[in-house]
Amino acid sequence: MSWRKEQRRAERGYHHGNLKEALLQAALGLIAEKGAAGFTFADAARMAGVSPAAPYRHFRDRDELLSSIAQRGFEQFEAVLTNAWDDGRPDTVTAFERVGKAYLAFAREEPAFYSAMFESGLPVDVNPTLQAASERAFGIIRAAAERLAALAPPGTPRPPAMMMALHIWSMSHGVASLFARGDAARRKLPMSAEDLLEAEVLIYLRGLGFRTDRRPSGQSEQAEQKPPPLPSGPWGTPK
Amino acid sequence: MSWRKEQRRAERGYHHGNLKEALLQAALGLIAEKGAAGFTFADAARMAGVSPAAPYRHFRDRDELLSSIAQRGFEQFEAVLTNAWDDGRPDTVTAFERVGKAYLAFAREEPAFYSAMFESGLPVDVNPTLQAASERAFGIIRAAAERLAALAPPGTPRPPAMMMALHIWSMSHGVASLFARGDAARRKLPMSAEDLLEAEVLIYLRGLGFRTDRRPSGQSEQAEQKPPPLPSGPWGTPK
DNA sequence: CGGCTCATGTAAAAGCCTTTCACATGAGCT
DNA sequence: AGCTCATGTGAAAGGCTTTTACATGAGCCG
Repeated sequence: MSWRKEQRRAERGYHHGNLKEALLQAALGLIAEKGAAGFTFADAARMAGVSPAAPYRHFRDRDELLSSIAQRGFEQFEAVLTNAWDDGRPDTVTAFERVGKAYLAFAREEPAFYSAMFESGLPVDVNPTLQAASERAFGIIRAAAERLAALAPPGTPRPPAMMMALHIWSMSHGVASLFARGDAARRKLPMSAEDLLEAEVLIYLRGLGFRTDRRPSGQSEQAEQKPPPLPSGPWGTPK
Repeated sequence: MSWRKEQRRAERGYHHGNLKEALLQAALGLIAEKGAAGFTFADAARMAGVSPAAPYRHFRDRDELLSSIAQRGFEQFEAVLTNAWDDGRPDTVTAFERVGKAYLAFAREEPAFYSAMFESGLPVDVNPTLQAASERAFGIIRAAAERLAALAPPGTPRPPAMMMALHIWSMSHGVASLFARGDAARRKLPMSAEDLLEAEVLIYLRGLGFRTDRRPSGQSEQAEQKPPPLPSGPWGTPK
């Protein structure tokens, strides 16, 4: 039925048919492979089977393509974090942990997006659309922190949610940058980046007075508000 | 006396006299200004007043120059951290905090070095010299963590020093990358990157059972081992 | 001093990239 | 069928990187 049409597209007449998308995909592959710095406009064009000038019909310049990718990246990132947060189910702390893991997973599984978003040196603050997308993604972390802050143990000063969010963000970002990307991932560690981050967040939450041992499902969220637990490590028992 | 000689150098005979150093300095300036990605071998040569081919007498290629800068950067970084740590004086927690601050200060005050070290995408693990320098710098954090771990409150499982070091590193790096560099620094925050990191580390240490209020000088280090304090925030009193 | 030699520069050229501009094509609409 | 405009092409200008053959002169030696 339509294979005819698709076929013609594939055999590329004078017009490509879907060059913009093809360029984005090509760029994603190239960035994943050679990093945001190594990626080349001309390479993407070649990969899409068009002349080096063709991409300029769809992107003002190389940076705009990069921005488009970062944009999509932030959108996917937001989606991934939203999923991981799952509105705080089954319990706030568990969901919070899952968000941290999702951060790492994204860095690992979408190196091209991650690169464009955080390692390409694009001035995010200069592009309002991009900045908005970035802020929406951070918004998930912030919302999660908000919920967590609301559960702060009674009798203790309530930690500012914004601060918690920034702390969690910096931990996740730090671990991702240092231990889950590029050659840094090859650094030999005593534990996986995931476990490292999990322990870090748990210790941090304990520092805020949260009890961080998971409560059996079915128990009420109130149970999370009991007084701080006896100190016992989230890093397993020392040998 | 010697201005004559210097003058001759400046007036550039056929030979530059100190091109290698001049190139490193030029590169440092360029990287600080335009980022590691924007820096150009040719630009550095121009700035030093030599032909574009001259730098190849001193560096195999652009990457080797970048590596040299990263190398120096790690060395300075190590020195800065060593100073900040000051062998744990006047007390371990205070000194520990100072190391975190030094991390941020370095990111801010030496953007070119920081860029070359962490944002240039150089494969650190491929250059043994560079890797060694990087590990020496991290060694300072690790040594500090070691000392801190040894002071862990009795009765609690002792946290692995290596893990603590990695945690502190990731926090510092995360805050530095997100909030103390480039346009990220322009993000409007409820507090300075320094305060953010300080609070983060203090909460973390409290999560490990440390009492994090500073003890008056003169008191013995043993005092740090008292049972965990009543929860009271390192972020000031909520309004 | 006269000459040698080698490190250090230069010029030129090849190859690649970016970006622009005039021109070609053909998809979709009338 | 004919028009028109979005989308591609080719060619060219201007940079950067890296290599190669050649030039210079600083330091050393007799």
